[in-house]
Amino acid sequence: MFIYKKLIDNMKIGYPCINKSIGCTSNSTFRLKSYSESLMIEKIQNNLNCLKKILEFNLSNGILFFRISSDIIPFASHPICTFDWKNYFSNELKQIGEFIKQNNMRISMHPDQFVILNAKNQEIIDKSIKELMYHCELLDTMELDETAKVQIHVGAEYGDKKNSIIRFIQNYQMLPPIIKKRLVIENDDIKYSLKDCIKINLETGVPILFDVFHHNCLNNNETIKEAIELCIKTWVKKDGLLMVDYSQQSPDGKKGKHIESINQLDFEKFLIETRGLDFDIMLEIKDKEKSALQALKIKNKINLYQ
DNA sequence: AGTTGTCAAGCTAGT
DNA sequence: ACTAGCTTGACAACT
Repeated sequence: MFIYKKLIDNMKIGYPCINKSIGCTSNSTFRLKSYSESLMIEKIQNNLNCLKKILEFNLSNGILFFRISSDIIPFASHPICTFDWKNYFSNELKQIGEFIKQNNMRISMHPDQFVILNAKNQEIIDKSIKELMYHCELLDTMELDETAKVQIHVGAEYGDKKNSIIRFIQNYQMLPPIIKKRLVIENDDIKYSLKDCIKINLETGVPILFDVFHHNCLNNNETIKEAIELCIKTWVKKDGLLMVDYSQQSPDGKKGKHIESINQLDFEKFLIETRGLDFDIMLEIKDKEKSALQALKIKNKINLYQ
């Protein structure tokens, strides 16, 4: 019993990108047409100020896991951006990183669907690598260790999963170390299941971030517990704990649509089912920190009564 | 001030 | 061949 308590207490719970209660956004951007260096500076400054506020809010509420928005540096990987944001904001980024480390917080990032490492078109691969470089350089400039991860999906299928997986593996192997040390892949809900991700892991060693909701949509009959056990094996010590994305089906939406607010009973069941396994949870639920706070309460309740 | 069309990027399924 | 949806907010142009 003591061991269970210790393990579940290690668990960090968080939410992605947006805080709905403090009245600022850390993903303010602009139209490409209105690009200028001064606008760039203004937006980044605004985004970093807000990120600090969000992290402070999180800390005072016990939320120790957060996904930083890819928009925090707008157009960072676009050819139009020649602005040296790393250098210009290095002190500020370092400071935020220091705050994160001092308070034992965890960070992830999630570039969007345009990052296709297994694309057939070399230009798309090149752009994808640029985008990954931006994410990794941001985390490096913040001086965060390798437990801060950048998660992507395996990518496209082009009606030929076997060769698309082979292309992923080949392209992964050519990535620079700065990306490799942070990149993790996530099982998706339509194409690449956990089983597919494991195939890739065996060839590359890339850790697998487990998405509970996606697994419920697409799986090979592994239970959630079995699946998490499999994923944990793909993370080594320097990677930190397994990251798990958690969401639930929206009752009024199409299959795959995320729920508006957490179903507390289902979440409690999930925690009990996986009790004893060590991981951090990112709640991909639309009301953001509100559900994260509820999840935290449920976690604490389970700790109390076990 | 409020409303609404549109936004860097790609793939996929559906028309 | 073409477009909406992904997932969604928020910019920016228009009333």
